[in-house]
Amino acid sequence: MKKGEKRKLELLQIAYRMFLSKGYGNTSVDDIIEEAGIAKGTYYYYFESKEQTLEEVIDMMLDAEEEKARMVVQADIPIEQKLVGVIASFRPDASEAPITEALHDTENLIMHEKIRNKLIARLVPLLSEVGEQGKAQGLFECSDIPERVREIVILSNELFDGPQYTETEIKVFIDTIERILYAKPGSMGFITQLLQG
Amino acid sequence: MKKGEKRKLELLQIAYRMFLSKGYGNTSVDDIIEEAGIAKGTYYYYFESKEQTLEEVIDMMLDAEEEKARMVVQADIPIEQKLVGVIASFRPDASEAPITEALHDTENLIMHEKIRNKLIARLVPLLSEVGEQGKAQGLFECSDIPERVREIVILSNELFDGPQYTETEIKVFIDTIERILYAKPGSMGFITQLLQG
DNA sequence: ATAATTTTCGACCGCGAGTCGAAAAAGTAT
DNA sequence: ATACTTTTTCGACTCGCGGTCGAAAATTAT
Repeated sequence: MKKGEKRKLELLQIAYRMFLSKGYGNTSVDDIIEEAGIAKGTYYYYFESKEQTLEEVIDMMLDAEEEKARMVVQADIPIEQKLVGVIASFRPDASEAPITEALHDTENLIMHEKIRNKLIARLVPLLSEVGEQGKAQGLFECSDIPERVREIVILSNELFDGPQYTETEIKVFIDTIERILYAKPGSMGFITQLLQG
Repeated sequence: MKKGEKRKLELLQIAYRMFLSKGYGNTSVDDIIEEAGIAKGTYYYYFESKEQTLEEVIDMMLDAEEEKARMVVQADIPIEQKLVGVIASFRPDASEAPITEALHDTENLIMHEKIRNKLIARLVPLLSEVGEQGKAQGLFECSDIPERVREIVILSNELFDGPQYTETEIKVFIDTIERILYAKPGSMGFITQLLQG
């Protein structure tokens, strides 16, 4: 009851590392079990399939990301900064740099897409709350906050996927956020620094 | 020099059909060659790999889509309708219904993503032209048309991916288009009918 | 100690992508 | 027609990989 969970966690961490460094498609179950020093059967005692492992690995990393996001939401900062802060907290930072690189390999489209879908599913409710707060404070003069937030999340995710985005893209994106949420023009201007720094 | 091209086209069409009906991941090269009645070696005489086949299949279907889109752009209709018409022309219609279903299978994430990327790459330049025209006519009072159009394309693609979208989503999306492009409120209202009918 | 349960093992299976050397077909030159 | 070149076809074969299975070892319960 205890040993088992530890083993599984160990496997998840190994898989996590390998998926990120070598890519999902380039990591074989044999690779994982060799690294872990266990037999094939043991692996499949803990996981239904390789894909399910990926699923759990992603959930794991998103747990960590969501933690960060929640901190931002609860922080004592202006609503606009929360909104942006949460989005930014899901940007790949230095420690996760390999993610971005590996993610653009063809072999990793699956991983990429899975992360994206799960991320949106988690982020939207969280940000909707923030959006509602902003609306209550009169910052965003519109209805249908969840739908609008969803659009913003989708865009942020897609636009800043790779490391190649121009200043114009950033500028327009900020404008778009303001426009979608009917916020005061310029109220999101500070994003620029966040995305560049 | 002639026979070869015909063969390749035949293979592409078979692959196209099978990828759509059974999904990319569930279609083996053996399936394709059996259907075509040829040997493995012959297949690999025409294609480097299965993935390259997919690539070419997608290009093929997007050629057809782009054709339709160009018609819309050149048509004698209001700019706003062109914008929306092009986006709508890339929606899966009845004849391509299997696409949508197959696309949401896990096995097809690769196909899905590849289509999406290529589609965006093709659609954005086309629509940017339309956008610039609209700007010239004073319909859209903003700069950076290409970036804005790109956001719209990304959103349309993501939002109406599956067959499950609510009226609110449509309503908000229309509003978003107008807001992103600084168009007159309500000028895109006719989209509603397009997406529902 | 014994039985029941959990965990581990690794040989084995089958599928599917891609290779290769050689044969057949088609085309060209003499 | 013939010989030579090029294009196209063939299918047996390899190899890697995901996943299975029955049985052994380790743990826990009674």
